[in-house]
Amino acid sequence: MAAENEKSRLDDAARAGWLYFIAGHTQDEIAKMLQVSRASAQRLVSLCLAERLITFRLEHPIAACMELAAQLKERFDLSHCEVVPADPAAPQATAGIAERCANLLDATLRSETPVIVALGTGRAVRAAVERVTPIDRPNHQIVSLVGNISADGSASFYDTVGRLADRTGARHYPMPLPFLMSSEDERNKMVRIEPIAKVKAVAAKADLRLVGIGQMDQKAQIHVDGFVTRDELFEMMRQGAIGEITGWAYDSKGRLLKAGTNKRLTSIPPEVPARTTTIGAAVGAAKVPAIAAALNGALINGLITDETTARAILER
Amino acid sequence: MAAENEKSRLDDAARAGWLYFIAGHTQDEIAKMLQVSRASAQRLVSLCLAERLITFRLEHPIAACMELAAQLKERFDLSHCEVVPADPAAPQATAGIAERCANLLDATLRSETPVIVALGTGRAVRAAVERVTPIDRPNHQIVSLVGNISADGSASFYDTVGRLADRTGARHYPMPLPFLMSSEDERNKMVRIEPIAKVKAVAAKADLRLVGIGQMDQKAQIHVDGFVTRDELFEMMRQGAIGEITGWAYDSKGRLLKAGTNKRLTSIPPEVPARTTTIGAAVGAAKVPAIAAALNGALINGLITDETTARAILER
DNA sequence: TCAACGCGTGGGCATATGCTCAAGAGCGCG
DNA sequence: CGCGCTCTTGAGCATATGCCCACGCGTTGA
Repeated sequence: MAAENEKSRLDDAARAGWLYFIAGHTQDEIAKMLQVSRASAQRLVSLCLAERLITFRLEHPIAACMELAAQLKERFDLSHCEVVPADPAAPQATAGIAERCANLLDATLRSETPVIVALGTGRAVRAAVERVTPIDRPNHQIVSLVGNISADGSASFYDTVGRLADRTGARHYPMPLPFLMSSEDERNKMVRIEPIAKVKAVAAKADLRLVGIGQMDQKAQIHVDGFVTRDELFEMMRQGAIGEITGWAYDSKGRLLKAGTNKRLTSIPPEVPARTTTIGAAVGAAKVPAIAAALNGALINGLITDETTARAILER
Repeated sequence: MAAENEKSRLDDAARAGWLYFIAGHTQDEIAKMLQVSRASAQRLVSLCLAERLITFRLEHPIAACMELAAQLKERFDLSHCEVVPADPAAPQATAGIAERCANLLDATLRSETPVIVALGTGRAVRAAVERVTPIDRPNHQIVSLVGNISADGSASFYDTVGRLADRTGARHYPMPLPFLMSSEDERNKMVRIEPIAKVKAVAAKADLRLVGIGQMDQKAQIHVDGFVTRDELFEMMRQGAIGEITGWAYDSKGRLLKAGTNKRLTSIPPEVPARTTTIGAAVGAAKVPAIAAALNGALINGLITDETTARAILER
C-alpha cells in the first residue's frame, strides 16, 4: 500500500508540475483541478522539483556558460565567477571578458559609500577600464598593485589606475616604482618608503582587486612588455613558474615562488589565500595552466573568463 | 546595432532564466546580479519563457497523458478531459478511468449547493459509482438517462443511479421503462407519461452527465447485455451506426440516426451539441471510432480515457 | 486495545511575483 | 537640429507563492 500511495503521490506531483510549468496554471487552479488545498498543490509542485520529475533545458549558448561558471564556483569555492560565450570569430578576444570586468567595476563604483578598487596588470583589465561608464565618485580610491615605472624610467605606457580615476573623479594611487628593483635589499628598502607604504596601506583595504593572469612561457606578457628579460623569465620557468599575477610568479600548485624576480618585485603581494574579493580575468588556451594554478592556490577567489577557457580549466 | 542589442537582451534573458529556473534564485537576487531593477529581472525571465529559450521536460509517464489530454481538449473543444496512464498489465482495464470518473463525481457531489447528476450506461460509469466516497448530500439529485428495466421486466442488473443515491443520500430518479419499446408510437406515448416526463425534466437540468460510449460491432455492450438483439444491432450497423451513448446510435460523423432502435429507444436523447457538461468515459481500441465520432459530433464535451485510446483517437 | 508517533492537511502570514502606470531616454523623421 | 514617437524603465500594488504552525487521521508498537 505504501508503494501504491507513493506512486500515486508522485503521479499527482507530476500532474501538478505539468500544470504549473507547462500549462502555466497557478497553484490555486491546480489545487481546484486536483481537488486538494492550495497548500498541498504547492507541496506537489515542490515535490515534483525535489524528485527531479521535471527538468529545465535552456536552449541558448549562455546556458553552457552559466553551467561552467557554476561548476568553477563550486570546484574552487569562488565568490564570483563569470563565463562569457566564446567568440568563434576571435577565440582569444578579450572583448567579452573586458565587457564583464567593466560591468563589475561599474557595479562596484556605483556605490555611494566609498570603495577602494585595486588594479593589477593584464590586457583585459586595461580594456575593462576603458569601458567603465563615467561616474562621479570623488570619495572612491583607485590603487595600483604594480609599479607603473618601466625599466627605462618612463611611466608605464598604459596608466590603468589613472584612466579609471579620470572616469570616476576618484583619488588614485599609482605605484611610483619600477616593476623590478635591482636587488632584494633594494626592493625591501623601497617598499618601506613613505609614498609606497601609503599605497600598500590603501591596497590592503581594497574592496575589490581586479587582476590579470599571465602565463609564464616564451610569450609571457611580462616579458613581451619588457618588464622582465628573457633570462629572468627562463630562470623563473626553471624554478617552476607557470603563471604570474601582478608579476608575482607561482608554480603549478599556485604557490608563490621565493626566488628570482619575485625577490626583486615591487608589486604588492597577493593575499594567500585571497580573502578580499580578488577577481582574475584571463582567456586563452595558453593561460589555462596559469589560471588553474591560481585557482588551486587560492591566489584569486573570483574569475572572469570565456567558455573555451573555462571548459579547459575544468577538464584538467 | 538593433540586432546587437537584441542579442544582448536575449543573452540576459537566458542568464536570468538560468538563474531563476536552474539555479533557483529569486528575481530580486537576479536583479542584483545582473545590475537591473527587479522589474527588469522579471521581464527578462518572462522574455526567456516567451522566446522559448527555456523548455520544461517532465520525466514521468503522466506527462504524456497531460499532453494528450491538452491536445484532445484543444482539438475537440472540450471543457474537460482526462487521460490516465495505460496499464501495461491490463490494457483494457477500466479501473483507471473509473477512478477518475469517481473523482469527478466526488468533486461534483461535494458541492453544498444542490446539483443534479445524470448517469448513462457503461462499465466505467458503474465502476465509478462504486468508488464514490460516501457523503451526505440529501439535496442533490441523481437521474438516470436510460431505462433500467431490461427486456424481461426485471430491474436492470446494475442499478447505477440507486447505488450512487445510496452513497450520497440524494434523491434519485431511475427511469422505470424498458430500454426499448416495441414501436415508435409506444415509445412516444410512454415518454409523455407523468413519471417519465418528470425524469426527463430533471435530466434536462442536470449539471453533469456522465456517460459511457459503446461501439456498434458484434461485441457491442448493448447487445452483449441483451438490450438489443443481434438483428437489431446488425440493422443499425447497416444504417451506419458506429457507436452509441445511452443507447442512442450515431454514425461516424457523430450524427444520431433516425432509424431502427433509435426510434423505439426510451433513453433521454443527448443534447446536440452538448451544452451541459457531458463527460464520455471509455477505453479500448474497439471503441476508438465510436469515441472519435462522438467527439466530432459534439455528443460529448468532455472525455475520460486512457493513454492508448487517446493516442489512437488523435492519430485518426 | 490504547497511546504515541508520524505524516499529510489546511489556515494564515511574510515574501516573491506579475502587472499597470507614468516618466525618461533613445531614435527616426521632418 | 528639433520634435514626437516608441521602447524601456522603475515604483507601487494586487495577487500568487512558500513556509510555519496546529490539527487530525492512520499506523505502529507495547
